[in-house]
Amino acid sequence: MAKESSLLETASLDVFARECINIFIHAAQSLSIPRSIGEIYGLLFASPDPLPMEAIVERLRISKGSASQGLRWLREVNAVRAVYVVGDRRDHFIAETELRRLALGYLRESVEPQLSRAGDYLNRVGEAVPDEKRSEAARFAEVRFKKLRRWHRFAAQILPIILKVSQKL
Amino acid sequence: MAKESSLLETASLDVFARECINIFIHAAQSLSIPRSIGEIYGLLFASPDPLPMEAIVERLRISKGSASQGLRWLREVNAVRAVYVVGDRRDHFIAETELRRLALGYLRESVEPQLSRAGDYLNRVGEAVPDEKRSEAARFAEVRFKKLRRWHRFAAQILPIILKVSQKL
DNA sequence: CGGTTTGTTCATTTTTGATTGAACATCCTG
DNA sequence: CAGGATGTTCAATCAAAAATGAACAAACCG
Repeated sequence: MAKESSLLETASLDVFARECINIFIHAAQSLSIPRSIGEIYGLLFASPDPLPMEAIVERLRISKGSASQGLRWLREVNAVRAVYVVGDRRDHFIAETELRRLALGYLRESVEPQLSRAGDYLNRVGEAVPDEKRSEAARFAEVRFKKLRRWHRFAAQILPIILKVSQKL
Repeated sequence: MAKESSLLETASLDVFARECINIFIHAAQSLSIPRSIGEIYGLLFASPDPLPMEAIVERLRISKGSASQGLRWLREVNAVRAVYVVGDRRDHFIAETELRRLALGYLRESVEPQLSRAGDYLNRVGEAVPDEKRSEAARFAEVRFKKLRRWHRFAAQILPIILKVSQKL
């Protein structure tokens, strides 16, 4: 059980870490990501060295379950990476801070699936447009459907653009 | 009480309307906007003519309260507009379908405030960076703080760009 | 192996957020 | 201005999502 570096540092969080956590709690809220995930990322962002799950649980006072699930999600979107630490078989985590990677992961995991599902729903709308080209209603539906399709295409195109721009950071 | 145009059309929703509502229910979920707001917008989007609140309540089977609050929000972000209909003193609503306006309203009402609050939190982080330029920890905190500031600036700049691009639609 | 450490899963609880509906304003209109 | 129509507010209810923690699995090590 030779893993606690110091009794002092175990429980407490310095001001800088606290303020970073605060930032990412709010950022998470904006993106409607669970608060606990924001906390975890904030802690790792503020930490100069990799932290094992245990440290996260202790410092943030969250449950093992939350930490485990939160870390899993963060790894899935590439916001967090596990690194090897000599003499310790636990996983240790660090925050990924390259904006492009973060954006990429989030888009891939969270928005792309939705966009693709939207495509399916869009087809259903298309099939619901009445055939009779004469009727006022059918004409209107057709116009609206085309508008939806344009929006969808726009959304699909804007993502790569954002990534491109975020590259510069 | 001469406002119901037909008993038939009062209660039911045609396929096209239903599919549009479906689309916007899911779009709302993506943006973490309440489902009922998506429903309302979807209904109006699918409707060739302006609808009074009563029609929305009936067709979507939602409460007056939801409809009222939903419509208020939609008006605040300029996603919906009230138009005058002769011989009826009720407000009648139509969907705004210009993407630029929609995006503008949403950004102004929902993301801009968050971005500005983030600015405040960011300053707190800045004040939490230790002064001692010698210490490893202080140096690290400084680097991270700068990164946060860059991200914030980036977010603030990307919004106008998106609006610019959405103009083309 | 047997015991220990590490991490995950998932049924339950807690928290948060959305929806309802009844009470309350406001505004027409005869 | 009385009476109905229209719309808003808000306390109470309901539903969805997040957090918990105990039970479980896997990996490691002597």
